[in-house]
Amino acid sequence: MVTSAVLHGLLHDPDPNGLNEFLEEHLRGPDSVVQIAGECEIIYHGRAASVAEAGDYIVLIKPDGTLLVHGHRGVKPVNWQPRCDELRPVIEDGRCVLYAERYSPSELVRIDFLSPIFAAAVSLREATGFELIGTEAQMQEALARTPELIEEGLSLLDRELPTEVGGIDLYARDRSGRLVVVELKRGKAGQEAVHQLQRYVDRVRTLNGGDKPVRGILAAPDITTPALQQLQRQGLEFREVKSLPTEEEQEQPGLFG
Amino acid sequence: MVTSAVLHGLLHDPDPNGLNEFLEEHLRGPDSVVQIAGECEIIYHGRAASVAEAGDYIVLIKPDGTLLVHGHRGVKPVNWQPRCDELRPVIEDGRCVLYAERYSPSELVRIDFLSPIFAAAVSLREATGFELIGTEAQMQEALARTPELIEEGLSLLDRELPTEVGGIDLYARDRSGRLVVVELKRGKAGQEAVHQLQRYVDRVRTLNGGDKPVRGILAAPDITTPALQQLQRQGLEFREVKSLPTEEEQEQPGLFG
DNA sequence: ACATGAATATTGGAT
DNA sequence: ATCCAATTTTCATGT
Repeated sequence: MVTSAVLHGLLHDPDPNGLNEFLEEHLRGPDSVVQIAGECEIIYHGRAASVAEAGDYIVLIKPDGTLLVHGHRGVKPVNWQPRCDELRPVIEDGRCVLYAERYSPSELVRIDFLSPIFAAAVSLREATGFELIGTEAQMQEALARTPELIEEGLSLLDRELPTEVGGIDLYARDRSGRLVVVELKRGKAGQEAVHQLQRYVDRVRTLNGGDKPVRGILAAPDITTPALQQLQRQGLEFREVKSLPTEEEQEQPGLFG
Repeated sequence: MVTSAVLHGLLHDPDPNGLNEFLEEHLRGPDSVVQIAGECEIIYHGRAASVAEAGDYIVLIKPDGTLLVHGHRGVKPVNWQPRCDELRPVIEDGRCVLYAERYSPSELVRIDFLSPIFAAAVSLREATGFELIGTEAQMQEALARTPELIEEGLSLLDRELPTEVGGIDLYARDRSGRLVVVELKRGKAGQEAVHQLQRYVDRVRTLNGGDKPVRGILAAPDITTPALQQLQRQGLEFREVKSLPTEEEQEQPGLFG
């Protein structure tokens, strides 16, 4: 079997010039991810500004120009730069310093490698075949196929119906002929979801002259207590929806064969 | 000078047993960040579910149990697990497999190391001294100190005033005695900001009997075109606010010395 | 533990 | 390019 990823270079306790040359060689390689670990100082200036004083970090630079600086804890990097336009390693005051610049929006990250202990360059082939299951889009598909999961007798009028205040997830008519606006959340719904639903309901009422009844239903697996209270105060409804059938489970047999 | 970070271990083209032992030794070390690069298959099951088919990834595991799987592009990891409770490296079918489990919410990531090319363990001391400048909280402080930056004659009544529909960033009275609700955004304001403001204004009008005039001001460095149009349709105002004075610049001299 | 809201949010999709 | 809404959002904060 062919080995996929390849280790292109590895430096141990590099000196500033060695690290500088290493970066010059491997940054922006077509598939090379570069990592540097050690003590750094990081400054960011752009949409906001930040300074991370000297500390130990792991720096990752991807072939698309993404820069990540990770500390010892947490999912979020301490500093980062999405797809930067320029990566300039230079020697300053006898140390290797990396400038990562982005033009729009204008952002700059400066990493001062105070004492790097190790650097590596690995080529990673582009990975394929990622699939995420359980998104709101899939939930919407399932409920659009089977609106009775929300309420018996519900008939779908539209999906992602655009209004001036945003897109209505599901737009339907109930058994009594009343218009129904459905807002979906794949996780626990909070106040924001209630506000979003209220916005859509108001808009639909206005569009229909304001005299016809319009129902608003928030469909989610769960809802926070304050959100439910507010929902009820505003005359809106909550519908618990969980464990929806996947497309495969609903699919007619023989569709593709 | 004392070197800070330390390289605790490094494996090159490890075999399954070697990688397994390496992980057993270094995972959950008090400060050790472990990295593995190579071809993997990743399965996630928890809040959602996902499958990343065989591909080249870099896996990072931090001492707090954070797991990150990075592909060749993008800031966001392909898969991750925030602070997991259990990290179990095992041998399955002659390969090293890592299970990363979290109890609440119940989540599991399974990484099958198909062909690892390199593994490293680095101890990173906890970093200190990170400061972020230009947050909405700081913007709010600056405007609370100097409401005239929004409008001459504006006097502050409250900050973060809680209502049933959320907290009002700044609550004030204008020169003519009218109540003013101010909503802040540190970035470009969109429709959501307009709706948020409208909700607060409606709420304040209701609380005051509905007969008194209540102004609504959206203060942000920028606003999207549709948001501005809707703002104006609803009789609300936009106030461009950028480059606020920092606390230091406003501070009385001698406060601390 | 739960709820809320900001974030250098990022990302993908639509217009 | 701009705008909008979802996200396994993460994260800090307040209750």
